[in-house]
Amino acid sequence: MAASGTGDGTVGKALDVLDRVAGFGRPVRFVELLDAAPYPKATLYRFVQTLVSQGMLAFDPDRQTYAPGLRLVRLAHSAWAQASLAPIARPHLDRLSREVGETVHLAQLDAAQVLYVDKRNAAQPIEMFSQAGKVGPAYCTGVGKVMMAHLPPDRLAEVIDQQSFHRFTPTTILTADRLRDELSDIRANGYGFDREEHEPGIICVAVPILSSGGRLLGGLSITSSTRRTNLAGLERLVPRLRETAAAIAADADGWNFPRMSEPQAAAPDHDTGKGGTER
Amino acid sequence: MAASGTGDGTVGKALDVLDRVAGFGRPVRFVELLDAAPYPKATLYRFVQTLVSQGMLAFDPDRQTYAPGLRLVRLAHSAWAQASLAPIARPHLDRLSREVGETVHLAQLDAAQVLYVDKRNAAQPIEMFSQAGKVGPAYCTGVGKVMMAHLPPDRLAEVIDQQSFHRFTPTTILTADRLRDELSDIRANGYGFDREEHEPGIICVAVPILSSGGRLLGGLSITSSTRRTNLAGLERLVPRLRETAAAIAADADGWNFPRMSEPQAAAPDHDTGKGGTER
DNA sequence: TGCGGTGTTCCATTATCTGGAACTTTGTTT
DNA sequence: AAACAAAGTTCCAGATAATGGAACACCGCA
Repeated sequence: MAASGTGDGTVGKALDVLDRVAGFGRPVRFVELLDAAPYPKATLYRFVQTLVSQGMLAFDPDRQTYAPGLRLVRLAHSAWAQASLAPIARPHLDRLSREVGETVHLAQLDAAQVLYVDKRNAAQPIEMFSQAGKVGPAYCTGVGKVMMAHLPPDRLAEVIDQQSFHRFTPTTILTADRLRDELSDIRANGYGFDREEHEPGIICVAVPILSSGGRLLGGLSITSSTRRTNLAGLERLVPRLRETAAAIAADADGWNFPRMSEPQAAAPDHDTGKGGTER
Repeated sequence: MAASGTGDGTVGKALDVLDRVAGFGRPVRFVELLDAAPYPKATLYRFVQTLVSQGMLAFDPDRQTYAPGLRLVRLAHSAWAQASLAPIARPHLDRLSREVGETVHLAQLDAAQVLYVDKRNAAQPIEMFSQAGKVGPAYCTGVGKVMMAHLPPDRLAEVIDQQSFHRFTPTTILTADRLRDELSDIRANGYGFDREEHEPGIICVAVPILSSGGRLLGGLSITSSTRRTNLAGLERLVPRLRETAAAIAADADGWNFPRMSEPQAAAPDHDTGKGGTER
């Protein structure tokens, strides 16, 4: 056995099912899930029923398939706005991206994976979920390694434990020991590289975003290709990266969450407020 | 009591807690939740613990607050790509928006609320989660009413039951009966208006998006202001709206989900695949 | 030092989940 | 058209995990 440590009783199992559905990357039939999941038919059936009734899964009656439900989109909207650095970091990313003209990524750790919460593409400005919400491996990306390097020791041990090493390129780090070495280098420097470890020809520099208390908030990186530059070239951008990370951290520290303006009308309607022009 | 029908055992309650946290629209402390939720302290505590351990809630140790967790963003990414019309509708929205030059909304029903899954703003092209994932009331928006009007009778009854009417403007519909009348008009016409029912000066036309089997998939609308046009002006756009809705529905019908290219490396890593350039 | 509010743990009771098996429905084959 | 297989659904006694009252620990503050 390797990754996904479930644990937390019934709720944990239900969420595990949800993850599995999402993991398929396409709508799935009940049997497919049944084959893939370690639950007996009746049990899985009940989970799926519950999740559908809760809007966490959507059932397509035409095709008889299940897919992650729209309620997740609503909830993610909140998560994005509240628990991610994206809204705070936005202006800083804009500026950095304008200045360096390369692809910029803002990432945070989700479980043991890198979750990209925002991105600037130089060419086409912004896209959508297609990038925000995407996950990647932690052990072979710049942001991933830099974030791991600044984790408290106990959390780090857990996270390393959950990495499942896979050779993407000749330079991919393949053992926990090699990774630990690399991380202590990164800790010493305060920044890290991706030396074509995930995709050939693609390199990047990354720095951590740390709160004033030294807690890891996220990671910030500039990505380029070996055709356009090299590691030394990227290294020259480190000061600029650091400034941006520091600015983001400063804003995050001072973030004072305003209370809701309206006292919520009648029913427990969930809305982020702010008013808008949707119709 | 009014809205949120929980029901589904432990899992349902846990998700209810999640919703409540998201509903605050800002990080919350444990006591705040305790005051707002109908669970005893120990029970709520365990729920929160479980949700945090699952990554569905994020705990900020500095401020001792809870917020929706990043795992939701990852899951929503899947939901967005699989269960929403957004990826299919994107090119059609682009075209429609270019042609009419007004704000265009693509919405779907989530529980009894309108969930905006995509939007075109005429001025600034695309923004982010800030719009996708946003929810609004169903009974006083164009898309909301049009979608309700094309629901099967039993679902409609449920949805009407869950509306909690609130007077936003002088023209807001305030009773289930008035709403039912309006819906049968809409059913007869095949399109509906928002007559400044949600926000003064803001009007819109909306049409449903229906599958070939007649099942409701979503809603599509064009929004404008009374300063720029009037209902008659919007009505002239109905044919164009209908064409777009039909095109989206056609694409949705023929949607054949490709299987994943790679057979997934080692551990049950969840990734939508497709490969990218994140680092 | 003591106090009020907040956060955490304990544990016997009890409600809820579990899963094998039987049943129904759907669609495919001869 | 009948027979069969596979997918989907329901049932229920037993096992497990959730419940919540109460006691305990941990602040920061006066």
